[in-house]
Amino acid sequence: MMWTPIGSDSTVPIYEQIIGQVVGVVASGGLKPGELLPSVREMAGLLLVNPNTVARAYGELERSGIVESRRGTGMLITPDAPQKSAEMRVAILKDRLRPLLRDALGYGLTASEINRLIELELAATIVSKNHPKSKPANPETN
Amino acid sequence: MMWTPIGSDSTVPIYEQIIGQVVGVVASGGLKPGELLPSVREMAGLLLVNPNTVARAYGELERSGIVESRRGTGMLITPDAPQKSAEMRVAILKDRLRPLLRDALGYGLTASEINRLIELELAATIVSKNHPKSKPANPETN
DNA sequence: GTCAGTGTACTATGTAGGTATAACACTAGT
DNA sequence: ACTAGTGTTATACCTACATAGTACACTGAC
Repeated sequence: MMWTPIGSDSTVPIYEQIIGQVVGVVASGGLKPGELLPSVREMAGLLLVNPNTVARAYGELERSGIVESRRGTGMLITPDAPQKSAEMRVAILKDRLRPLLRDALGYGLTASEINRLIELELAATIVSKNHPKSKPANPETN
Repeated sequence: MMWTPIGSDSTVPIYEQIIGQVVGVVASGGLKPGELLPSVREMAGLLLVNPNTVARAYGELERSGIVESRRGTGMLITPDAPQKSAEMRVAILKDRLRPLLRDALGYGLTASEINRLIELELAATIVSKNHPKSKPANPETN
């Protein structure tokens, strides 16, 4: 329930999506310092992804100081992981947001139009999260 | 001035970025029906990109009915290109927005936090567009 | 007719991301 | 000691994307 399978509607590399999920869970208190991340193979099963891809994500999380590798035991959440994760979480979003907003402006849309579009889509995303059965007014995007 | 070179800070394929630029220019009236798109080779020079990549983008634009191929002449903007482009423009943005917003919610952020973050980043993007020389408060994102 | 400039097509090469599979080094529990 | 479960590393293979270079078919202007 804590981890959501990797979808295919994102151009973001899978290993980066995994990093994002871990950072998100840690930042929001779902995992606390001293606890262990799901093992590489277990996480691969949960996310329906190859273990190598998970290993790569874990490796980068270690280089970021979010997690510490314990051979034979698992990946340990570091003491300052919550703080670093909270920072990283907004950094990741900003990095993904920047090209999108630049393009949106390049399309000739005004800032208020862009904001309105985003708020609508955000609302739609929230309701579709609460009612996974029926998709909200989005008949055709093609 | 109408076309901006392809940057490298986007995970979106170059040919899709080109499609986006054309759609944006047409939707905002920068090019009208009956006019010609820059030639494959010329556009490649403007965007600092390989002609093959431009050709692929043009091909998909033709399949979308935005443009019509005239062998030996160029790519002609179709009569209903403005309408189709306007629709496509928001469809593209929505498709890129959806996974981002879903992830943002998954990170444990509230809708208002997300909206605030986006408005800040949007404002920053606008000023950096008007003052390309000095970058706004964004010393390090890594 | 010629020629420059169109779109189009093909082959080859390189890189990044992902999968599949296997092996290795280590730790904890029994 | 044994064993199961850790992280780690390595190889091979595949696909999408992008580049480089070349060639072909067509159009318009001269």
